[in-house]
Amino acid sequence: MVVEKKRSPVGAAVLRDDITVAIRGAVVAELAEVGYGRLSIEAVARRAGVSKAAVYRRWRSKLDLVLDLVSATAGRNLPLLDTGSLLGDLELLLQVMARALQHRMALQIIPDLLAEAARTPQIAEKLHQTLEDYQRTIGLVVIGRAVERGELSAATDQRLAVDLIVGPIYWRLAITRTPLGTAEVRRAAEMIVAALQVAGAGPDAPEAEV
Amino acid sequence: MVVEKKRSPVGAAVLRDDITVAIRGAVVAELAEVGYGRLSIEAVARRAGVSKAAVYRRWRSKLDLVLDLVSATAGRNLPLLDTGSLLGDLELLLQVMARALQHRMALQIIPDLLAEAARTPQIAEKLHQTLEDYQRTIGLVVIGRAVERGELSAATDQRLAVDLIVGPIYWRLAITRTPLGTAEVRRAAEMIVAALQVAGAGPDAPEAEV
DNA sequence: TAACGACGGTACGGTTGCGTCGCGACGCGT
DNA sequence: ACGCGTCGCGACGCAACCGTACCGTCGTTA
Repeated sequence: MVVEKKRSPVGAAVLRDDITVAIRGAVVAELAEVGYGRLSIEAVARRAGVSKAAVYRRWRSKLDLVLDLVSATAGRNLPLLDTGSLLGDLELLLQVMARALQHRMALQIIPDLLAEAARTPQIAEKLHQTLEDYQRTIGLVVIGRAVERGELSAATDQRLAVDLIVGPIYWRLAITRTPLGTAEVRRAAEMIVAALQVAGAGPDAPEAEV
Repeated sequence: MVVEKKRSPVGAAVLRDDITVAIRGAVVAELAEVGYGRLSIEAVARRAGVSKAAVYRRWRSKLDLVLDLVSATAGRNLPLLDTGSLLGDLELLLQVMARALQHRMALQIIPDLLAEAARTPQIAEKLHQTLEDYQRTIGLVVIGRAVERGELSAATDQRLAVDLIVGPIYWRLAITRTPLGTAEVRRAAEMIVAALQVAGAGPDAPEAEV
């Protein structure tokens, strides 16, 4: 018993998927090429081979466009396989991250949006939430699993731990843009394990801001 | 960088320093507010209370303007005091970095320029060179000193070591923008020391790219 | 005191993007 | 066969910047 009001759902004149897809692709390309700051609807439409009106029919502004894109992309989570040891899990995670961060598009767009987040609250919120999810996943799965195995103290500061894991590889690949070999990833994993093992002290007294 | 021609040094009509300073300040402010992508000479001149012509008399383009600014700012090096131990040096370094990265301007401008570097070779080169100097300094002074003390193996991979030191704090403050307490900095320093100590293995066989 | 050159101000024509509108055409359900 | 809403296309007025040019003014130095 479908009670929907077919009152005025349209017939054959519906937003065409192929055009929507083309626009999304064009946004990604433009974002990589000129950045969010210089992104223009005109250029997006031009690149997608589409009229401006077609874009405005779907999204009200370039902010909407980008937020939507981030939402769609952010959904893809890393499969965190259980290798049986903290070192193994960590090395795998770093390898996956390294692979993702070597992609040209990612390397252009991610830092750009992160920088833009500093002045556009909506972007900041969306990215922050995505990052938070990502980091919590790492914390719970990788660290949590290691705690269950007895490899790490239960008092491990997850936030700090995640910083230690994610920070170096992001810095290396996205900031300094220096190539990273597999052997180096392995050694980095070993070093991080050592770091995590001395973190058992856990958070103590209330802290002063720096 | 204001060029001075000595041959026929002009009379009283010389580029005024106060105006140069005003423009520089305006560039920083604009850079923080709208980013490099949206930076316009018009806005800079407006903000500095100066005519566009005054800007063009000193710099040919906004790229020149920014490159000059980066050169001027990058000169300021961190004073790396010798505290007598790797842990002490590291904690001090992290505290100084944390302080620098908490400044609002830095937090807006640095990620923005780093992102822009991905598409503007001149900016990339200048920043890369600055970063390289900075990292080499950390490597030589902090790590080198610890090696002399016998705290670290001489085979320590300096590049990886620096990634481990700088990455986490940059990630935490500039990317996730989460506050960082002094006690956390201390614990992070301890963790990093542990990581560096297991890095003695040094670089081994030739590596495949990820 | 005369010359020089940067000063602020102002204006120029040209380019780019904005967001909206109307046109005729198209194709698909009713 | 009809009507719907999308399609591409083109045009609109408006705004921001671009880079350059020309003013009359001003302070210094030769």
